[in-house]
Amino acid sequence: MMQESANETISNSSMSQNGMSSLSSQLDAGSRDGRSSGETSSEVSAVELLHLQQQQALQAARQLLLQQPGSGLKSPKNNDKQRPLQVPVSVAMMSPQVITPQQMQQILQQQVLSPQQLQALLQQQQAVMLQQVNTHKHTLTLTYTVPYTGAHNGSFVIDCVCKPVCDSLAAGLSPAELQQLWKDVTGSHAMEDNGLKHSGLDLSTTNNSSTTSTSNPKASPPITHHGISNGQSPVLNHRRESSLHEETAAAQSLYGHGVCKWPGCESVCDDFGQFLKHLNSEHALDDRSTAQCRVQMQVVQQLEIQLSKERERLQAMMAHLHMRPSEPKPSPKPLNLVSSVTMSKNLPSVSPPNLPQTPTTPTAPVTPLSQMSQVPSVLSPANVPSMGAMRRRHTDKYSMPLSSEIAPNYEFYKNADVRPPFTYATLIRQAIMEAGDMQLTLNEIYSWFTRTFAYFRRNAATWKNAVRHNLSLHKCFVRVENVKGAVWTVDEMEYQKRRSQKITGPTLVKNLPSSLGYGAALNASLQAALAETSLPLLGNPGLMNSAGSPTGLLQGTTHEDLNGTLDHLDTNGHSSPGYSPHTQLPPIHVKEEPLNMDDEDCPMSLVTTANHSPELDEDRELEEGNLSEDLE
DNA sequence: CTTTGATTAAACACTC
DNA sequence: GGAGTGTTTAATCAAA
Repeated sequence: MMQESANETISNSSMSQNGMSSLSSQLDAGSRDGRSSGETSSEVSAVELLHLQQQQALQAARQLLLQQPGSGLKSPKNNDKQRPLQVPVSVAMMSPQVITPQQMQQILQQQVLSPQQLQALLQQQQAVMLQQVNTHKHTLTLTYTVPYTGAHNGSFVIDCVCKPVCDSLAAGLSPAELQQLWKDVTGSHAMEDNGLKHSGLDLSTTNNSSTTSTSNPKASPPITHHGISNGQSPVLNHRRESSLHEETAAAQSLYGHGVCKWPGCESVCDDFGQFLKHLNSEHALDDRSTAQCRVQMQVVQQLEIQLSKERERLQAMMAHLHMRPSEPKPSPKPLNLVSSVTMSKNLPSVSPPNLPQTPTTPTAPVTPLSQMSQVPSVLSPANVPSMGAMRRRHTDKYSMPLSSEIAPNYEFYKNADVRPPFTYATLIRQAIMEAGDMQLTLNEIYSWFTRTFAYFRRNAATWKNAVRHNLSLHKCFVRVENVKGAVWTVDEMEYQKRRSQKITGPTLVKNLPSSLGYGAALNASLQAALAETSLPLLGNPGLMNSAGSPTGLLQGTTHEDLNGTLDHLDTNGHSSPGYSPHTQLPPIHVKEEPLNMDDEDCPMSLVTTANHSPELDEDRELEEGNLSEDLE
């Protein structure tokens, strides 16, 4: 009661300007309050671990203050006993260097503030500390040495110490620095082992340690602080309980390349058995290990936080990039498509899931291919300013299975006036492969194009010329005189050769980046999954393209691409036993549409892809069937 | 900056 | 002679 009132007053005063003494006093009062109120209640749920840790840090700060000359403070209750023990360490940590007067004030304020506010303040404080640590390693060492201090209530402050360290790590210490840190920690522990031991670092149950600890044998009811430590300890406890378990499991992750991966260890162990021995002897459950474990926990926590931040950043970046295209250049021309409408249907369902953050709306133009190559399907051709050179690039580059690309989007391409992200050669091959007898007349090829892609229902002169050009240009297309006349077939060997050349390591690698695009990523994973499932089937020649079955098309493509990647194929061109699903990464297709199409389709492509991608071959087949039917 | 590949445009030849 | 088919060359663009 009194404390509370005192706190408020204090806080105010402290804020105003008083020196340390006032601060310290305030802290003191506050500390108690804080602890009793906040801590007591907190049974340290996993969720609150962070909170607790931060609070611990705060505690340390308080202690520091208390220790200060003027801080005779009044911690009426436990001060006497506990203080003595704790001091050394905490002091090091909280030394003036670390905590600035301002921070002190903040701390003071915190006491008055809500838990959230307190946290924020703590974080700030920690940040400062981290900086200090980074700049001055010795500080860290010292910090660590502080392993525990008897808090007012006698709880250990190890956490406080660890946290800063961890934070600093997270803050960006290099691996080497990290190691150094660990060493420091270890070393310090070793040095102070004596002192520490009494306290019993056992994190798992702070109680034990605290109890044991000279510091405050009688820590009464588990104070929040204790709770805090306890909260973290669960892990440790668990450890004890299932030590065997963990040992085995942990052993695996802690052992690699003949070296012990325990933080700061790196001991060489010839075999696993030796490692286990080492683990049990050197990293048994003791103060040091527990402390290290805590540190590691915090490191992980920090990294997770960092990860989430980076994720957010990425999302923001993606969102921004996606939006950008639209802003700068409004799509010049409207597409003419019938399909746009159709596509719109698709969008809704798919887009959301696939493109989480991307604001891309159906209308939103896609990014310029060149830049966004990574953001595959998401983009719509519409934005693409002009030509398709890029598209081919992507296509080939990524060499994704046409099937996987097209198949899922059959409906889309059929209806949308969107240029397919495939080269003419790829499309021609697809057309031929799709044919039951693997051969088509030029006119049939034309028909396939128009039937399969809305885009090729226009500018016939242009694309037909291109088709002819490609047929003649590429060796993989063989003209065969037929009774009816001439038909075109595909020389898989040649085709694969050509592909294999382009498609290689780089391609795969590139694909990865593409995954950055969320939509793409999703797509990729989905397709990958798909590939895995469907590949086996594709691998089976019989299934492959049995005459003209819709599946044939897809499979054919897919497999071709795969082959391309792998290189080895039969003359049949069909499945090479060895292609691995990995090889065929999801295509990222970004397509840019030539001037012609500008309409609204863009988003659609994504959508479609998204929708379908998840689906399986069946879907594709259906779609294919639809395509042919519809178009014809 | 150079090379490579895809696309487009166009010219030309051949056949029906 | 016109249309379709096939070949070839050149220019452009983007990516590597």
